Amino acid sequence: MAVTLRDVAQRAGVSIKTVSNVVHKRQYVKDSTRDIVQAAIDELGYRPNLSARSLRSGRSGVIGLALPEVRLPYFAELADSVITEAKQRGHTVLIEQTGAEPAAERELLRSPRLQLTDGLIFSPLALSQSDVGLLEVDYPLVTLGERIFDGPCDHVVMDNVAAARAATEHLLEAGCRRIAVIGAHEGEDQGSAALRLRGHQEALDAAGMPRDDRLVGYVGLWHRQDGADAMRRLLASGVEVDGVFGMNDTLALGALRALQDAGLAVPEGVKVIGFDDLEETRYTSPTLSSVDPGRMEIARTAVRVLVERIEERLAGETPAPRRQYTTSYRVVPRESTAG
Amino acid sequence: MAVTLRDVAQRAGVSIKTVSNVVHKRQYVKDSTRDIVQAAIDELGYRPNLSARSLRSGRSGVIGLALPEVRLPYFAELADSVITEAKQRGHTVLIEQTGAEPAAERELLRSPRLQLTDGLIFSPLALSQSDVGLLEVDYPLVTLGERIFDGPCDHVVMDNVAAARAATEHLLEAGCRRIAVIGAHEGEDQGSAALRLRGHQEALDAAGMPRDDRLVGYVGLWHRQDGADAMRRLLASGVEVDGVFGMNDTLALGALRALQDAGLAVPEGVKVIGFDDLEETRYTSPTLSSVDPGRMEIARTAVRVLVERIEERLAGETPAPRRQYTTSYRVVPRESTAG
DNA sequence: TTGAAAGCGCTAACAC
DNA sequence: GTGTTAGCGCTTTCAA
Repeated sequence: MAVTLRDVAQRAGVSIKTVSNVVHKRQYVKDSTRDIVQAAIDELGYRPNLSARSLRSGRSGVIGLALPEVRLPYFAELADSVITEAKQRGHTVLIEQTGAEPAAERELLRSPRLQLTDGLIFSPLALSQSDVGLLEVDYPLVTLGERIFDGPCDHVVMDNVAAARAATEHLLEAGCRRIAVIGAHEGEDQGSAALRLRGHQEALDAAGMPRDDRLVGYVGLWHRQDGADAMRRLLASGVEVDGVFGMNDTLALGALRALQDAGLAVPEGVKVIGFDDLEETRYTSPTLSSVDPGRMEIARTAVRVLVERIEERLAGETPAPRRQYTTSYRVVPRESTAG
Repeated sequence: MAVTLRDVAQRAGVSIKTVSNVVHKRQYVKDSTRDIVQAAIDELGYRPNLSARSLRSGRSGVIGLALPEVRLPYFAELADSVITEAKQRGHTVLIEQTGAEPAAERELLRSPRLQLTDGLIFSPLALSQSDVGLLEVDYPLVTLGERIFDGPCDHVVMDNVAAARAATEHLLEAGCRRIAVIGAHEGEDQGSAALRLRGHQEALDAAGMPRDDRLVGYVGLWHRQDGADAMRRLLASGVEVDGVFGMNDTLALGALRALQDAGLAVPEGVKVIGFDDLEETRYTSPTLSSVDPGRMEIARTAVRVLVERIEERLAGETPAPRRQYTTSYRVVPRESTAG
């Protein structure tokens, strides 16, 4: 049924090797031979069997991308960037969702499902520093984010502390004095939540402002609902608020909604800034100030580094030392912190 | 380097076949043998080579999902549902982005990149009925959406005309008399835009309301910016509007923003309804009424049908006739059409 | 410049 | 219950 190299060779009256040479556009094929073979390929509609090629050559042209959930806008935009960048480099992307489940994240790394993948870009959300040993795998791996540092693999990360600090500084400059922060994780001292909280507090400290635990909104996840709920609890507690730093845009948008429901005007009464610079922040009402985490740069770096590792491995070279790549960020002021 | 069945067999002192039987949890293996083999598997850290399995068995356990862009919220949510459903059935998902480019969509179907995929779920946005011949492929294929009907493959679709009609009826019931529709494609008589426009017009006709072309907002794409731009043009033209049907939620949210910028109150002055029931419609201000297109049902049906086709094919059965599956929709009233 | 042939790791007849 | 073995389609030495 499927057309194989052999069929093409037979049709063209040449050997398998010659057909293979033509398919791979290698030199050392006489033009006349190439034409004949190409004609046979077209007539028969030959398409290479990638499983066979992959078995033989040890590379499939597929890279894995493991993330919590694609429907979360940040990860959707990240996945888009990774897919686009991978395509650029001749790779396709297979997506694994972990649902931010610790067990799923741990199993993922040993999953046979990744076996036809040349390498993995992994954005953990539940693993912690103590799981660093799990990252010791026998395939190229690039991790993203703030869960694990100094692992045995390349790592692409942004400076969360500095970026969060910049967000809170932006609110301070806009005149806020009672700044709530939404998205903290109770009792956690690592991961994005802890780092962004630290940046927030550094900004307060530097400005000589008191830290007030009543202004810290703790949440379980970073979805819209969590942001709205945390904001409502804060408002219900009666604490005074004139600025809100949402640790990501969905939290900030949930909080924004809760503020408006409570009859508070944004930005007149309360100013709000988020984090991620999602496309939708440009269209909400008011538009949402945010921190652009350099998503494109993260995706581009991760894919580039992974592909380099894949090629290094295939060439049998001694692996270069693992590196950490820090990408840049940028505060994007919009209406929600204006005036 | 990589541990193979042979290595495990050697270590356990049995044959390759027995190891294979254990791996596949087949019967006819003595418990004691199974234990020895399992121990060898664990010790050596054996993981099956999926390329080899795939080459041999003709199935990779991977299904392709081709869509315009995952960063568009509707497709992000669809991808999430497809991945979740596929995982349920033991498959992983490889994503191809077409960018809604006609050339990319056409090439995709013949792309060798799909070769290590067992089948494809394809959501075209640029193909049209005249491309129906391209859908004649030699692998299992399920198409989604409104671009092509009566193709040579299974097709999952919702009743766009009825759903759009329901949306406009909802506005009429809320008292709207001058209803704009945002998202039409100039000169197109097929695809979602044309079908939803027809549903909208049917609702007007049934209510004895005039069709007014000045109330039709034409756009290029269905992004937020397009919705905002179209709404601004409509308002600038001076035409009176008291209701807006956005052909999808992002268009509607863009339009919402433009209305608010123009000082019009929603829902008091103008009521707005979208289409897709994105998660974010529950958190915007005001929350956005929408039409739930049964995304989960679409994903579930598409994956189920595709997997059935894959198995049918593997079993060498005569293919059952191709079918069209129509999923259900539901109007979801929220604040933007209240009152 | 082209051909012959080995073998990547696995599955599934078919033997025993 | 378990072992032997022939390929799946391809890449790649090695020879010619």
